Amino acid sequence: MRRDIFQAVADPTRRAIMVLIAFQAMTPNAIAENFNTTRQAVSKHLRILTECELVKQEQKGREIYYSLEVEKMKEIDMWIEQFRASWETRFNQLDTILSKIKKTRNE
Amino acid sequence: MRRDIFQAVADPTRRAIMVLIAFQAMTPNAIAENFNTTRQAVSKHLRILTECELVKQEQKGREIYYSLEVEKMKEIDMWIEQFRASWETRFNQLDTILSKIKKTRNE
DNA sequence: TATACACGCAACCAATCGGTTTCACAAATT
DNA sequence: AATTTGTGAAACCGATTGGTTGCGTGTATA
Repeated sequence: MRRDIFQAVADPTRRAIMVLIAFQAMTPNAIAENFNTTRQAVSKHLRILTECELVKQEQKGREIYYSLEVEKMKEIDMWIEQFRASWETRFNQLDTILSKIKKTRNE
Repeated sequence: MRRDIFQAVADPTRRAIMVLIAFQAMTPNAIAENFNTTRQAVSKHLRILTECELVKQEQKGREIYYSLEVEKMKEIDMWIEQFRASWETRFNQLDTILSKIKKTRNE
């Protein structure tokens, strides 16, 4: 029972669900209509997403509305953050190299 | 044989390897010394990372140096990007609510 | 009250995963 | 030339995964 955000996001169906409920809460049945799987399969995905707090539930009568907990996504963003500086630096280095080449050509 | 960036990043050992070789290229043996697994296990992780182009190899004699392909990380960043606007908006909404509460208290 | 609906949960299943062990091969060292 | 070293690849194994089917429960509707 691994409840890790990265593991949760690894599945393409779960990513699609996340996008789907990002801007409007939806019931499991409504979500399932968008995929070629059963409601139970979607329900399982929702359970995983709920357990790692990427999704929140809201009961309304006999229906349960699921919506994305966008804040939680920051945790992924934070992990990538440590590399962002690196790839921006690389760009700068490339710029430096390119301008040096240009300079050499013009000499 | 699923070669998906998100699936590659899902494994904690692979994430650790990525951090390890982000700033300096390393051989499989050297990488393996940092974990409680065999070189072969690390080698398997490196294969997966290589296949989805998160890592590049450089042969030097009988040694192979692996290093992170930081540029590829942007693909994950791009997926998160679609939610970033949303969570920033939420913050703004929260700010608005908080300042309203503050205002009410002061009245 | 009986029926239909929305849902979660448990049992089961084939496929995949992360790991180990064993092997083969090429490059360095003796 | 023989040995050691660094490596990838294949065979195998138990655990996990994503999926299905069948069930029980609570809420709406007839």
